[in-house]
Amino acid sequence: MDAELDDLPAHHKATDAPGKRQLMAAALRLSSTSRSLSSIGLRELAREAGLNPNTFYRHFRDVDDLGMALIDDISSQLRQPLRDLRREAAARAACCDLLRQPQLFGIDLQRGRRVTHETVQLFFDFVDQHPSVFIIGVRELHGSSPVLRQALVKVMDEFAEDMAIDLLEFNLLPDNLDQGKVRQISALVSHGLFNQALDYLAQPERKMAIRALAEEQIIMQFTGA
Amino acid sequence: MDAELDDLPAHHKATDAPGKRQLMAAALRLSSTSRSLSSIGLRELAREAGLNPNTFYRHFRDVDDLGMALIDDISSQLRQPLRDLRREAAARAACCDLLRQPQLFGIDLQRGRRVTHETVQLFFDFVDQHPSVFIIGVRELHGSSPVLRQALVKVMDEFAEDMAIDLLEFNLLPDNLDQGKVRQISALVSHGLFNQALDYLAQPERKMAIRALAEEQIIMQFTGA
DNA sequence: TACCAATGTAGACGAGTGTATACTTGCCGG
DNA sequence: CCGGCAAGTATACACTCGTCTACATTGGTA
Repeated sequence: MDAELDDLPAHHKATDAPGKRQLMAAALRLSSTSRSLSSIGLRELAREAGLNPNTFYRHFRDVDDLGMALIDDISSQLRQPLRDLRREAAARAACCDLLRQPQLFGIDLQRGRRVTHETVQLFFDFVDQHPSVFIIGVRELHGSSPVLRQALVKVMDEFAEDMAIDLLEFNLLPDNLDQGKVRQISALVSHGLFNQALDYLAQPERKMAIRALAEEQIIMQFTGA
Repeated sequence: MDAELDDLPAHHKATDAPGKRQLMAAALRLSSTSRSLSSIGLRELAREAGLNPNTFYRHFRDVDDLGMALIDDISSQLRQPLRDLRREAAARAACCDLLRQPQLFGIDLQRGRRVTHETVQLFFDFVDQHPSVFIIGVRELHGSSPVLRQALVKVMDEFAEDMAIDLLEFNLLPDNLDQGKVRQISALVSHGLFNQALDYLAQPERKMAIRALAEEQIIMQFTGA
């Protein structure tokens, strides 16, 4: 299959049939405003998508199958972009202080603070641009379908692993930390970020406050109380 | 209503009708093994409880109403017992080192470590004894019903507040921490504990590992990396 | 041209659902 | 003893659901 027209604006793979895309979009729409994925029926889904109920069967075996497709989609939407953003932020912060380095504890604390600030801002900008993706993601991460749960745990682990690699590469942590610890704290930080994304979307009037709080918490997780 | 026979073995209030208790128990049973509360129907519930579908209406307005009743129940099951356990653990750890105090950073680090160890052990013992309560609690905390979500957030905040008060009272933290910080870190720790309770129940073969990991994470959250 | 696979549609079946109305049963105060 | 009230039951209606079988429309390809 010579894939020559991948330049579509949508988030979905070009190879997908229009009906499949419509169904996935409808699932996102429905589950972000009301219920969990597993509680949405085929018919309701098809109705929202403006399609015949049976069209669902052409593309998915059951609701979990659609969920997996959605998660794959979500993952490819989030992982690389977020990573690019973070690396960009880290590089930007790195170039500015090649000379003056307070080095309080054997590590540049000021630089870490700036990197987390930029990362957090970019992350929540991203959340603002993909609200339903985060809503459904966090929901199903603690949801009732073991299949989706496991898949989302994997996604988050990848996210944390990317973060750990970047942390090591950019020397943002003291050297006496073994790789396991770094991975562990990365998982903690990313868990916290994703959970706060839910509050962030649920209370738009506190957006700025939540951003600041998230930043503070991350720094606290690194430096301790 | 002279309540003279509160010595019933169940977790439910003595004033509740048997049908009401059966329905709540059935909801716990159903939602812990499969779906989220909101996806359980009245009839399914009544069937599980061995009751007529319409009996539901005698006691609850809708499923959210039952959810609230369940949460009240859960809260009273968890809050005071957990608090008592923690205070007991703290007191036990305190009495043993009134004399020798390393006082590494202006605070007794060894004592904090012991208290968290005991607390974590007691917490997971508690999880083992009330599995479905934690499953449904964490599920609905990130679930789709705003009412239940909010109620559970309040429960967890109370839990975190209790913890913060105890932390201050037992002088387990340095004095230069304002009360806001203490509350914040308590919220972080309790969130982490509850989330790990889910993994703990989902993977019985890793129980010991998860206990150790939780302990490690809490200490890390206090001392930093 | 004729085939074929992929996609989407139409209608129908039985089972399950929420809810309304009406009925039975046990209990407690007067 | 009786009347009322709470708890639980029985039946029924309209609706949605998942799934099945059959049919229509495409676009490419032999």
